[in-house]
Amino acid sequence: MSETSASELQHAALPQEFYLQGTIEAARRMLNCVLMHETSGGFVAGRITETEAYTQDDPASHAYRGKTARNAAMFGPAGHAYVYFTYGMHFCFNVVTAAEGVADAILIRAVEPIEGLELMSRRRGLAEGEIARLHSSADQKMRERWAFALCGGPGKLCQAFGITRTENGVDVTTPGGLWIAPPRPEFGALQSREICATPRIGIRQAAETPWRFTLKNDPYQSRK
DNA sequence: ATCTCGATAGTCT
DNA sequence: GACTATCGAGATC
Repeated sequence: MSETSASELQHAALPQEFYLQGTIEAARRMLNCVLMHETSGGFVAGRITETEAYTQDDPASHAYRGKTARNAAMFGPAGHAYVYFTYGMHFCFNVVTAAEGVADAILIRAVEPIEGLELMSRRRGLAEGEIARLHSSADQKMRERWAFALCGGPGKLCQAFGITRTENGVDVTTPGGLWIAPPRPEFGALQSREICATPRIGIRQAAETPWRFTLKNDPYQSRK
């Protein structure tokens, strides 16, 4: 497991301006940034490996048909969370982009777990024996399987990170609570990788628009 | 490896 | 009443 301490990771957060550079560009540059959540239960962190962009004029966006109680956070300021509940059991985490009143957002679909894997495992409902077995394994393939089970999808990572309705609308540009930090050198092996743009997952409208972003050959994705 | 389907509840037509 | 920015189990190839 990583030897990086929580305090080393907690020094910085992407500023609001990051989320105002343009939704597509921000979605690309959010790859390799670090998502963190500090709660009374503990600290978890993960390197962002898969994002999807949604713009207000995009038929696939929740905001396409205008503002409602559900999507109101998308119309708020950039750098705040938009968390929605779907399929009767899953939460999905987005970061709002563009100026207040413009409802663009970026969905975080997968991360590579970095810190707090035991806490993530408990939140995901893994058995204690399974956690111990995975933790003791030095095998890279086993680590990738574990990562997929914890954070290999938007619903899974929300559960692993303890992100629910409570986080809807919160500011993610300030260290502490829920926030996102710039890429870290210790995870730099992947930072210069080529970015892949592919169709977004699980939508009907605008299904061909290639606004899902991943890093070439990065194994930590929601799908191969 | 790829598929089909059920779970489950909030949201919108 | 239909649909969903999902997940996991079970069937099938």
